[in-house]
Amino acid sequence: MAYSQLRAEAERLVNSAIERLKLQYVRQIISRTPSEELGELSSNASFMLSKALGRAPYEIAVEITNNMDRSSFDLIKSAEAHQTGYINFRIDWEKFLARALEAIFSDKKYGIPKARKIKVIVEHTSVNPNKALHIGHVRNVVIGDTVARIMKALGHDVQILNYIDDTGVQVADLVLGFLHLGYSRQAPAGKKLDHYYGDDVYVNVNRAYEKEPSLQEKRKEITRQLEEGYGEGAKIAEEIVHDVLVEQLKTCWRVGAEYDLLNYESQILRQRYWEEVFERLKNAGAVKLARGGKFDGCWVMEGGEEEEEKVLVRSDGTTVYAAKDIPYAAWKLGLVRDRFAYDIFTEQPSGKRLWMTAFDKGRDDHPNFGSADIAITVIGVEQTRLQNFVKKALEYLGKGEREYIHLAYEKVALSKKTARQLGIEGQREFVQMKGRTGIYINADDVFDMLYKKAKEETKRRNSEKDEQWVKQVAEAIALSAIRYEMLKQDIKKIIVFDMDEALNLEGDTGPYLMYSYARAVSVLRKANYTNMQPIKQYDLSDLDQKEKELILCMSRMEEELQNIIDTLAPDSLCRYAHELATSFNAFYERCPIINSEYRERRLMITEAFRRLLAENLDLLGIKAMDAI
RNA sequence: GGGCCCGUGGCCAAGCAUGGAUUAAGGCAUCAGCCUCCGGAGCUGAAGAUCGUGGGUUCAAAUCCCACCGGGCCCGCCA
Repeated sequence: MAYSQLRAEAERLVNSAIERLKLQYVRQIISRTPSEELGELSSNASFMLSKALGRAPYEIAVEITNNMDRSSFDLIKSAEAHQTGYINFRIDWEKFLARALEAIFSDKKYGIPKARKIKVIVEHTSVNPNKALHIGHVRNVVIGDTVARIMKALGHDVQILNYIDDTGVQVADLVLGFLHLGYSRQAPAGKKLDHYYGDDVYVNVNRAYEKEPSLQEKRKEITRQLEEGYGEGAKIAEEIVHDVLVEQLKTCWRVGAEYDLLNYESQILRQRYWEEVFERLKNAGAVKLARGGKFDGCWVMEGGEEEEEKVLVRSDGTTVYAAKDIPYAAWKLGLVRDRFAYDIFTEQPSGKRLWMTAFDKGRDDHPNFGSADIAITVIGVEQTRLQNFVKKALEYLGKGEREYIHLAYEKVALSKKTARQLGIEGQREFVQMKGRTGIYINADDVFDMLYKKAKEETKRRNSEKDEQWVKQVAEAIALSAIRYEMLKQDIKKIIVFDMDEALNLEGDTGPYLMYSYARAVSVLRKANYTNMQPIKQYDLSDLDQKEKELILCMSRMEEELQNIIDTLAPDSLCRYAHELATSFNAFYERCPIINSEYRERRLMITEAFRRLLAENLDLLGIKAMDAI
């Protein structure tokens, strides 16, 4: 809050001077200066005016600065024109510090922007229920979970969905393996069921297709059974989907994600949502029956300017993959009436119930699912074109661009080195993961290795602590490492995953944040810091540069979060949390806290930092532990 | 062929929306320092950059425009 006040004040000072000088209004940007000698904030207004007036920026800056109403300075102490043309402002630090700390301590949710409450659906994970999550899936889970956490912090009503494609060919492949190729349904001792199904059965069934193409026919028949819900195939599928989900969820929980609802594709089909939506699309003129040409007999949707039309219903009457997404999206936004029955799938570690769309009557005491104001779906960037078709179809039904958000993320690939360690030789700089061919690294394995490393480190540093404590801490550290690693990079860029780098717990990592938090807690504990007095009673003079930087950084939280919400860019959240921690560590190194004449003030700053970092860690899904 | 995205030190990467202060953040790796003092998963410093290439716009370009090069993805009556 305090930071936006600062900016607003600087902006106002410049604008009123411009008005007084009868110059034209310009859109200025208030930004931070590159170094403290220049002050803290600067305006580029004179550059903007320079072009219009045909005069040197410096001249204009001087004029503006001379015409400021100095009596209205509040948080700003001084303004001066710099040779380059910038107008630089210095902060009245005592005032600003008092104001900033008051804001932090008076607000339990400091830095969280205020928002009108809406209902938000976030769909993520949605891994085919025939295998274990690999490290690429974790990127999806963590992005989705973090977005959901941010939405919850804003006070929105958030429902987290995991879409279960239980009728697709991937499940059919497993069914075929069990029915026709003699694979056992039991995992070998010591192997997680989802690993066994994915690593062994699924991969080998796909190899078998190459040797025996006739199996394809069998797969087709099984797929039909799954879609229509009959026969032995459907029965086995229901069981294996359940069993795999149980295992997949353990992995998701381990990285800190929980859900509200598992939404089965089979139920969407059986509730005949598509039929309803299809009728409405026909009536709206969105789809038409193609006559002649290569799409003869298909129902197609117009593609737009340079886009080819898209088949939604094949000439044999079956729907394509993309068409299955439309009714689901329509349901999310309340464009079709909710007809699902719901049942409880399980209870999650936090105690929260996990619901599923039920195969039978279900129960009545379920929450109202669907009908959200906004639906955010975390899906790979490669599906952008299809998602745009979904969006387009929704527009015909009354919603679209603004309500249906495809949060597109790039893949996780394996580094050359890590691929080689797995026995995969690639010519390229990185190797794409592929479930079908067995080229991937399982999330559980990565987590286990991180856990092992974290446990060794924790043990070494805390020899007096018991095993139980060490395990708990190591688990939290592994979680922080994996989440931060998956979040810190631009969502649009491929992450080249390297096992050795991932195992590094130093530098720009999750454990660094946890360490900084524990350090602050430790200082406060050692100082016996309990409660603060009114801020007026503190000595706020002689601030060290590092104190100033930390305070300024803390005061920026709301602005940073607003930007993160507007852009749905979790990497910015990592960067801000990291900057907070870095500022604190710099302050810690330079300024004695406990044995200082400014002890009380510095403890208060430390406590403010602790609170803010805790909030940020919470958004990131990282556990703030008092000691690690 | 058409469309979208990416290209910044040895490696990873921020900045690009809204062009300016510069010496282009930060991390990994390398080298040199820092625990009589609050947690060394830390801090300080050194070294390391034609911001893919070439044009253009501008007083000013990593940032805007155009072309090209390299990499990835999408363009199925597959899912």
